[in-house]
Amino acid sequence: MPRSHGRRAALVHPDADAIDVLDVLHALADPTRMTIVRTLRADPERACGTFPVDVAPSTLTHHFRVLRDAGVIRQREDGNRRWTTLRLEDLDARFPALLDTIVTAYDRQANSSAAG
Amino acid sequence: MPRSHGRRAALVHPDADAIDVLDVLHALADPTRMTIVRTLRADPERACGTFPVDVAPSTLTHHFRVLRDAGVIRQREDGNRRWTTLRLEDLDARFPALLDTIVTAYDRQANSSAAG
DNA sequence: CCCCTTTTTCGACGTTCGTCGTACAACGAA
DNA sequence: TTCGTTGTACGACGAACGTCGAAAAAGGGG
Repeated sequence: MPRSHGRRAALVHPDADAIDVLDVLHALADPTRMTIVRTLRADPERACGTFPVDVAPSTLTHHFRVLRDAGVIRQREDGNRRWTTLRLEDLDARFPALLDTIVTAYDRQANSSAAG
Repeated sequence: MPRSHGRRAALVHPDADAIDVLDVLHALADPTRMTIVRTLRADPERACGTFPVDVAPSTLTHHFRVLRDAGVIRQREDGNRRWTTLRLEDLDARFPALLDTIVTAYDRQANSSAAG
């Protein structure tokens, strides 16, 4: 019995109501995943291979799964590519200002480091 | 040569300017440590043994060290006890609204779970 | 001094994490 | 169909994590 469609197992995303803040914090507590999220805040939608991170493709897949399972990103398939977006509205509805505050904090830290 | 004073190795706290937001997120991404932080928001200062967590004393020591190393709490010695406080001002100066937003998100989640 | 309380240190255990290379599956184009 | 591109699945590896029990350190009180 073949899968109905989709690349492999269907992409699973938690319901907005089921997003766990501890999972979100854990997902964001990694520099590669933080870079993914910050990139997504600038560009609304990107294909997997276009993120400015320096890890192996299989590692990137792993990070996308962590973010997806935590409810931070949504991925949709389109032919050969997989497009990724931030679940900003879902996140904001459940945890107002959370993502914004965290990413802003990270940006602030990056700027203060750069400024010496 | 005995230690000058203090229980054992002196308590080390990172400078406010050196607090890393990724370390803070990691420190907060654990239910026991989140409970510690939430307890500290209600009570300004508490002794180690008085937190409503259900882990062994040595595990609690471990969690305090993670929070201390991340710059989330400050601990001071007083005779036989070790008093713990939140580094709210330092945290807020470096990452405005971060701790408050995260803890509020956690409270919100706890309430929504309780309400079913 | 001895004992009790508070908290730490150390070593151990199983689990999870971040990383990778290899193999492979799905799609588009030639 | 064959090839190249895109991205995944799987298995492996070392490191870090959360947990604990046993032992011990430091202080207070008798």
